[in-house]
Amino acid sequence: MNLKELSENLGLSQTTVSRALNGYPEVNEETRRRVKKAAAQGNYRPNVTAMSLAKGRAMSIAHVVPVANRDDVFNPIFAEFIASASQTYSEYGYELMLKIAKSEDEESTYRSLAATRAVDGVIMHSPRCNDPRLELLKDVGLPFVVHGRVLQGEQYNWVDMDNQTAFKQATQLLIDLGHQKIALLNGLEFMTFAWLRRTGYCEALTENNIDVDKSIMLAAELTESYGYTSTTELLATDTPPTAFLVSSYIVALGVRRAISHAGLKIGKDISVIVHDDELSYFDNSGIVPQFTSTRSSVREAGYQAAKLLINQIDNPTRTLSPVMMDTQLIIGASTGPCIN
Amino acid sequence: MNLKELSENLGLSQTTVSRALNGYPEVNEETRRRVKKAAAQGNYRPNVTAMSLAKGRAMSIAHVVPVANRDDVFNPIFAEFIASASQTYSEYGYELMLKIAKSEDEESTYRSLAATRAVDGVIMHSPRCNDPRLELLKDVGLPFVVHGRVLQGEQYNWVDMDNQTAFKQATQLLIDLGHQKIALLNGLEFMTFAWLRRTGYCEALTENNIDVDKSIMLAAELTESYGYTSTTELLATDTPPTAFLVSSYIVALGVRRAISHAGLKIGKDISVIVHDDELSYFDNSGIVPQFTSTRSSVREAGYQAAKLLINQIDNPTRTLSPVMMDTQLIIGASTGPCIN
DNA sequence: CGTGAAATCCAAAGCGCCTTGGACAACAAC
DNA sequence: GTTGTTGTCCAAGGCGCTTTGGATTTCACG
Repeated sequence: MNLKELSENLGLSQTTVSRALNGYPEVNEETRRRVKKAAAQGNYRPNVTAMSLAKGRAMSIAHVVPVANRDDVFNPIFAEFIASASQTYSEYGYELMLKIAKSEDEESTYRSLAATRAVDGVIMHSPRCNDPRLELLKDVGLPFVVHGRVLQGEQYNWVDMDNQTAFKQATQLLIDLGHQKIALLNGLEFMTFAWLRRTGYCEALTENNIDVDKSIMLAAELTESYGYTSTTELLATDTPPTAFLVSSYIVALGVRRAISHAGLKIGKDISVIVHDDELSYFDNSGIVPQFTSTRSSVREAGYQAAKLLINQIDNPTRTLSPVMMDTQLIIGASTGPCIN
Repeated sequence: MNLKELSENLGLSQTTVSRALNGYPEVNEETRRRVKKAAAQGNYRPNVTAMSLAKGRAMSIAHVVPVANRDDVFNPIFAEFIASASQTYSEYGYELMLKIAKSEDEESTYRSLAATRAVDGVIMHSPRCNDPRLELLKDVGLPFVVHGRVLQGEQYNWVDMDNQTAFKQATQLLIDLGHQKIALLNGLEFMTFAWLRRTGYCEALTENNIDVDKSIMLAAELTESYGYTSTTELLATDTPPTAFLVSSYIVALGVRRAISHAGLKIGKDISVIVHDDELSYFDNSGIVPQFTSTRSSVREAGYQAAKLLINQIDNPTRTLSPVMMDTQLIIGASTGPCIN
């Protein structure tokens, strides 16, 4: 059932039927009722492709997630962010298109998305400190929002948390508890979030006259075994760290495993602070959460990013309103005074 | 730059330009070269919406993931499955549309997808034992593939692993190790995968004349805290289980935490077997993996499902070729003889 | 009763592509 | 020289919807 058939059945023009269904005023209310009824009965739904073509809007938004290769880690943080964004798009009549692009293909992916008019906007994931994609996206003229930030470059819309302050505060907390040797298990530091976290960590150390010790600052892809392996190694050194600051909950699970393996008690022998994105399947809530954490909801971020992008699309006048998510430092059971 | 402009620039008809670019034979090779060159220089890319409308194909596939409510757990297994499928679609020129639908909205989501011709096919997630969506999907006439299986109903294409055999074997392994009291931490058992796992588990027990004890068979959403809480409770009973069979790696992390908290050693005091989907950020490989596991790659499943669906779309003659993924029982460090 | 405004409705022209049904020229075969 | 055949190309008609620019009727008002 298409518009033509429906209008023929009703003895009306396509114009009138279209207007009736889309709420335009120049149609008699009685007629509108008739049309709506017939549409419902005939199970008529406009063909979205035709609608898109006519309106010049794809009604679709792409999330482009870079990966190193086909079997690369698909960051579960993104999954939750994207799931949340998806639900938001639905509420506003947009669809979410998911593109996983090998880094080498990413430029052509963006260009193609723009040139083929496949989407009305994109969300860029995994921004780097100095990211060429920023320039690229402005170049191709596609509305976009960055999940995170780029350090250099012009103005653009982004949704991010204050990574630097969060990790500075977390480090300060550990220092206040008497810890001097604090390991940092970070993500890859060409990515902005990791770079900023490192910066915050270093700032706190420096302000407290603690030497920055590169041998206990690690950076890698955020996996459980990274947490386990690196913690095990660090704990085996002559003067092991008494505290760990960890960039991801998943990594922290590995840290906890290593601590436990070493026969130590987390929160007692070794303190751990983790960044908690509030992933739905890792519950770190309660009056005394398992982990002391810097906490910021990635679902909320997904929601905010989606809304921001839709706004930008619907209202293309150069409005910049980046969103800084609030982040909390939550005391849990994984930290305690330094016992050395 | 659109087809019209490009053809005007070249002094050719749209027909010829279109044919030249799409590899049709009725165009002079010299002309084709000219056209391709001009297209490349002018950065011409056909508008996908127009193309879809003309060809009657959306070139897009939806993944519909049901959730209970907005903040429901977004199963990370699905994330990896979908990521893998997405890459496969790209290779075949399809796009992936992600739809997260509250259960109550799911029917209308499917109907809408079909009626608006938004996609050429769908992947259905989280099948239940007796699932009305199967009927629905046949009804709306959209090509589809199920990620998992439905127990009742007609023929359809699916990609699944042999949950029943896998869990039967795993249970048998534990029994062979001397365990008699084996707890099952399962997913919600109205879902087929969980039901079949339970069935396999029960089968093994029965065949070995071990009573099925419902007090140690749990079913819930697969979160870390579910693993922790239930294990802690079970271990605190008078005659605690000596082994745990666990439906998800994430739950197993909670189980491990509980065991460790109780001052016990995993693989020594308590045996654990987990189903391992080979999530990219949980490494359970190596000669002696951390966990003994039933292993099956969810990425591979995503790949297979995508290919199967594309085949079905491109070749709509009623071809059924469901895929049973192979599953291995891998011995790791989390199991050992019963010491009671 | 004439007139302008308001209320309703429609024909037709896009949106940008693909595809059908020729047209035309060049060439070979009879 | 006529008739096919082959190679190249084009005009025009969709795909299914939105939107522009009227046309027609109704009605209030002077």
